Amino acid sequence: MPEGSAVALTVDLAVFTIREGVFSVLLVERGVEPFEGAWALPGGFVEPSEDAESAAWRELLEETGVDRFEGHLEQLRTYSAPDRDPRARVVSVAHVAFAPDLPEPSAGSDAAGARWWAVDDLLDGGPDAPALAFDHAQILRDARERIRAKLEYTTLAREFVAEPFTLPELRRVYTAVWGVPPDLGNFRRKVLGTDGFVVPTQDRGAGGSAGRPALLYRRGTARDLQPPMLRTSTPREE
Amino acid sequence: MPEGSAVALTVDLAVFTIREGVFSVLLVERGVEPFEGAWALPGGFVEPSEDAESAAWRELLEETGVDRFEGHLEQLRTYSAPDRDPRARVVSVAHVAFAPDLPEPSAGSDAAGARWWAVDDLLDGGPDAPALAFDHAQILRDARERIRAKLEYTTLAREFVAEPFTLPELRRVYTAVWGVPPDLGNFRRKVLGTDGFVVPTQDRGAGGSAGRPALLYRRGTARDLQPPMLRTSTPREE
DNA sequence: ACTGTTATAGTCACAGTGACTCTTTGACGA
DNA sequence: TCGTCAAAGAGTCACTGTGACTATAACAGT
Repeated sequence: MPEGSAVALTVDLAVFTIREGVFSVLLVERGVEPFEGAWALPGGFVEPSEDAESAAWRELLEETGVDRFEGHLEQLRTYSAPDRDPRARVVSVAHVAFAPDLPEPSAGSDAAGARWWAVDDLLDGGPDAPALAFDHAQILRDARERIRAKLEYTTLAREFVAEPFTLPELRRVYTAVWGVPPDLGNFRRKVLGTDGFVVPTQDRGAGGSAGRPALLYRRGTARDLQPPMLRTSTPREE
Repeated sequence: MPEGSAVALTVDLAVFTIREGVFSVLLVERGVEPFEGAWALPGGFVEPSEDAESAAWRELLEETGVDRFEGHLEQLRTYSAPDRDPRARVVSVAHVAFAPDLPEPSAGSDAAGARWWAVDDLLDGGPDAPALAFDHAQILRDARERIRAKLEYTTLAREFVAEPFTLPELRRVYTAVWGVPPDLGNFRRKVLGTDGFVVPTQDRGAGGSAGRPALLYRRGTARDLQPPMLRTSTPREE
């Protein structure tokens, strides 16, 4: 095997959740060089005995306490620019993960801190948005685009809400990720009209907030939305 | 950097073209262990100075003579199972490439031979279909699925035909990849009705075959097909 | 009981498709 | 030179699903 092709292999994770209606991503504050003190996506080295996906699940567990049976994780793409890490040749297999109700994170071993950030603030230059370490801004951008697109043609939005959930809760996922709310009536028609998107339960949600309590649903088994649910061009006021 | 995370990094390519109406992929016959004598996707090690995509372009050039300004190449996904290579830890960033009219290949340095294979025969168990080395059957399956899907919602089919081309030629791309021809009239309506899919020229094709010569077109700039062009459920006889 | 708020139901015009049929145009052979 | 064949190209029609709405029902709090 040629020496020249030896690289260090890492995984990076863009872990998303929706916190109080805001599409959020988990970042850690780096406690070691390079980029010490900068914010970055969580990640780590792939061990000899595991593949990239296993490593991603392990890191996810370590960083957030999410075990592998909740939420969703998939490979995004691999970033391999020779100079993406100033120390050495490090190739990273980026993953996208998300789950409902992720807890407030605690800093891991190499991290000085960890917290949730509003994705759109980070990427579109919000007031306190820090620059991200390495090529993580690009990874995060790609990850957001992947999720936005997948909401359109899959039932992935379900993975952002805890069971049982109401349709308004599910709708808030689209609102948070897209930045615009889908039309209320059309959204209901689409979700309820797609076999296997959601499964109704007998119960209604507790009336914590004002107004009529919504029915509760569980996740169905359908994975594709055909035809897709598109972002409305002219959103109704929310 | 932990020693345990050092891996050898390769790229593998699923290079597609359409030869005489058949959706085809390039395989090489391995001339070295492991899997000596078996057929495999072309690929090779990523050099220290290049990223995975550059390595893929380089391999593509070496294997097929296609230079980087023709055709299309994109990353598929990364395969990293610890035991995917019996010798050592080898992680492969798989790519999908395709171009019109690729030449008959010649065997590279590590290959005993190289030739085009009908993709569907290979994957769906055609009579002379060999088993593929490593996890290349899985990679090829994923690559075919990626292309089939992308034909539906992008204008990627254009990259399979040389300019200038006729609409029937373009339609044959869909026929070859999907295995079923899209309806002739609806296909024309969709392609011509999508701004920037194709650009008409003044010429008509030479009437080599019987029938009315078709108009010639060039590629437009549109990249997405919205709504997508779906595979017809009940195909008309060809 | 009233009022505000939110869920749920229904309506209607329209775009785009799927499955067709019909017409045109050129090549080739008699 | 004139038919005939084959394939390109044009047009049709019913139907599905959407986008943008309006109207009604159900609960919470005062």
